[in-house]
Amino acid sequence: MTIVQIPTGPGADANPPAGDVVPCCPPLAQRPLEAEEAERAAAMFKALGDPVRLRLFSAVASHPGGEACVCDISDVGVSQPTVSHHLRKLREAGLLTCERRGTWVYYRVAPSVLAAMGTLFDPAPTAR
Amino acid sequence: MTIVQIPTGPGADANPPAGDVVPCCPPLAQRPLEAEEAERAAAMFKALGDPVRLRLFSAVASHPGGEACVCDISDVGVSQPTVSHHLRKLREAGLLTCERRGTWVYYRVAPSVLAAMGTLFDPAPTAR
DNA sequence: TGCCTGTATCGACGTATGTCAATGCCTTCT
DNA sequence: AGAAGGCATTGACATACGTCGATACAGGCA
Repeated sequence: MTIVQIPTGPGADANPPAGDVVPCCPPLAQRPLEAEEAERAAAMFKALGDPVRLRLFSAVASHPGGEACVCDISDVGVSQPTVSHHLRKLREAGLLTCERRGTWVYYRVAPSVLAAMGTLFDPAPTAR
Repeated sequence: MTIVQIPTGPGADANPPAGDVVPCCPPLAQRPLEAEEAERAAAMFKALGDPVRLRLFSAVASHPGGEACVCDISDVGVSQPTVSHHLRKLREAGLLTCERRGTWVYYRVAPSVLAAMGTLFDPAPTAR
């Protein structure tokens, strides 16, 4: 079971960060985000900021087995190219990874993304 | 200490939802979001999907006392009208509320927004 | 080999978005 | 009352974004 890069031509980064478990940023309420941190985190929020993309992400995240074939989640009311476009955006944002197995391509939530995003909303450190 | 509507002309909704503590949607990984749920949640993610807005939100959320004057958080590298524009977007998304006290306007994170957003990233219900 | 199905890319289109300078409103101070 | 400072609104602009139809590519099957 190997990760297969979807051929996207030179310069198109699929499954990009793929890296460690760093939460990208401290919780939003801990201290004011710096410019670079905000850039990184905003890119992820932006990816979830479209209703169609959010439904696709939710469909993958909630799918039994932790992964979903594109054909399993394409009922979101837009054309097939649009679905593909949105899945690409979610990949480029580091939120999803994909793997081709035979005819089908399976998407899953990138490791620790849920946890990392969740901690961003941790409450302020006990206002004393 | 009363909530004062910033005069924004007719039809401009400041501090809109202001309502209860409903988390807007179930966790993303619990089940696929429906169209309407995705619309609501995506609006909030979209509001946080801009680096400047995210810094403003973080600045307010992390400010001692839970609130911040506009003049306290305006150092984000854009003009004053742009800051005001972004704060309005955050208000309209239901993420911030504002209150005028004398010369200054204070912003704070809308009640239970951090908790509600956080639960969206709760893990899938024990994949068995 | 050739056809069919599933998915990605390309190119084009209308609309939404982020930004600023100019301006207006509200509050306080003189 | 008049002046000054804080913040919101307006209008304009360039750019980014979501969407689609057409098309290309990859893998399985006859």
